[in-house]
Amino acid sequence: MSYDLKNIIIQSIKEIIQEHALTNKDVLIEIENPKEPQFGDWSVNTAMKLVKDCKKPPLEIAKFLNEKLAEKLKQKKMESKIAKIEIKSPGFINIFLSANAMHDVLRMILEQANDFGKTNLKNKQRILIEFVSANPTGPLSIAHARQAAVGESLASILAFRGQTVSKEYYINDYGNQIRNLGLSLLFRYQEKLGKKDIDFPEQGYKGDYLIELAQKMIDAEGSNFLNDNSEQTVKKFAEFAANSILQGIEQELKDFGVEFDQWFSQKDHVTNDKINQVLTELKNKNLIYELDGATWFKSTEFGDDKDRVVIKSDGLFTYLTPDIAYHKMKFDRGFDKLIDILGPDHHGYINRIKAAACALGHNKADLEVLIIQLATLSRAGKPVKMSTRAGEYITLEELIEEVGCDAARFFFLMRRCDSQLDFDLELAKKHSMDNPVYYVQYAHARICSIFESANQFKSELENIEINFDLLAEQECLDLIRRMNAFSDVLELCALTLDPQALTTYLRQLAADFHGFYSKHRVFDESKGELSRARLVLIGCVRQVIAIGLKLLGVSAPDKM
RNA sequence: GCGCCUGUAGCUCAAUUGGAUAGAGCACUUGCCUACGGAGCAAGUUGUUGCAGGUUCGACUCCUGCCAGGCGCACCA
Repeated sequence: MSYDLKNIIIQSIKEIIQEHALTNKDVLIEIENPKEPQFGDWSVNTAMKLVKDCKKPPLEIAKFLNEKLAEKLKQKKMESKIAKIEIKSPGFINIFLSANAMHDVLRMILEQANDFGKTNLKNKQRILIEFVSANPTGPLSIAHARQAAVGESLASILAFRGQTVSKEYYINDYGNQIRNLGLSLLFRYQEKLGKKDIDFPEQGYKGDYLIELAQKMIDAEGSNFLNDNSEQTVKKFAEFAANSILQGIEQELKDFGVEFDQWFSQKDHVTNDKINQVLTELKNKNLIYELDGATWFKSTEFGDDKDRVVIKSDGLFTYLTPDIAYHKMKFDRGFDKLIDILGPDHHGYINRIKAAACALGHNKADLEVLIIQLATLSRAGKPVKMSTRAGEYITLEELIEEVGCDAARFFFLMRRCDSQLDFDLELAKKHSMDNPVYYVQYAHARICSIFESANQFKSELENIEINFDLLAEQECLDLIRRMNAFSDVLELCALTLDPQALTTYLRQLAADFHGFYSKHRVFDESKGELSRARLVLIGCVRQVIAIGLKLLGVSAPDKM
């Protein structure tokens, strides 16, 4: 059993418009889920959109569409799926699904199980989503944690919605900041060995983690480098520090449930050859010029507000230059679409990197840059401040330890990405109803628990035929309607590139379930047929919650 | 000064990307435990959607101008 009634309706309306030449424009046919139940299960606003082209009042158009739609649905043998269609001012066509169609939702969930809500696209896009990509100069911050939560969940959702998705961490292991890291570690090393009259490097990293690493260096190398400040030694220390820190980052992310398909090292892959190639390509397109001893890229030709330096007057590349080469390599590796997830301190960077993508012959939309706004931590009403350089922060590791992985993942996804997020550590730790994570997980656990009780009658129950007609109460219909909207919610997430709508949805679904639960007893040995039907219903709810939580990267526990 | 993001109930936030009467949770008031998990449910109160215009059948949503907050404006990365 599988059909897409919504699509059939959209197609039918398209046909009607074409057959009766209502407009020559390409009108987008939308089917919405009205908030008010009195407006039906689905609502079509096409009549209002056709007012200008038809030069008739919207109500009249709606009536016409409605008549023709009824004929179409009959032709397509779908009339049994519709209970009634109403026309409402100013021109809405409100569709009420029949009980039969509602039951089909449950049948579909039973049949598709873990694949409910999944789509199989014929023309899959190959998407590369790059996120976190924190410099290996220190542990991950809360900002990275949010980027990780969003990136991982978004990748899951896009893959579930039929795209081919690859997750990548770009390791910025080359350049000045890595040298500073080496200098910092060398300082800590010499300091620890008791060397006096040395100054902490100007741009150095102050975190305690380098003091720990210095000890490891002493354990491994003794005091060999006590008086050795050569570039070679700095490099050695830098590599050691970067590798150790990167290992730590990888572990932290793993503990957070975030894993990458590729760890792409700048040092290893974005070679000078690659960078020079891309500069030559830009030069051949006449997009490179010299000024004041530096080499510039004409990014203004593609919407940037000023041109950008790609080779400084000292002969070194700017940060942008290898990044342009990196983005070219991503496209060359066969990806149709790139998604970069960055922190808010990078929004000034979007235009220039997009300009570069355009300059290399790609569409502006082929590179999507998402800015994830900061999450500010608060504990007992007091904000917790963070700064990497000053070395005082709460790391991702500490966050996981304090509130747990599930709460952290869910909280980071509760707000829209472009909105700042207030992360209340106390709330996230609470095991109570005002903690949304527990609220949703509790619904899942509660359903599991009911099945546990019903288990002893399993064989008897399974012999009873499912009578969907018994699921006629308002609370049942609300649940079914909600589950029927699951696919739309995922579509919205994929469209907005933001999992937030899914967190909101799951909270609503959980609320619908808790409401149903307290009003209707699910399992009762004396009412076999009713128990059977209700168990099927809540089984479906459990299924949808499980899929949703999985896409968010949050566990769906059987017991809590 | 320029650019990006934000501004919705006392607080934290929704609102299916332009839909119908702007909704949840917290807080406050009141009920509900001899039934499958009370980590729960039900009911009540809460609004000039920052302000002022504009676009249209319809605006929290889009456009313009203000106001407030955050972030960014390098030959740093």
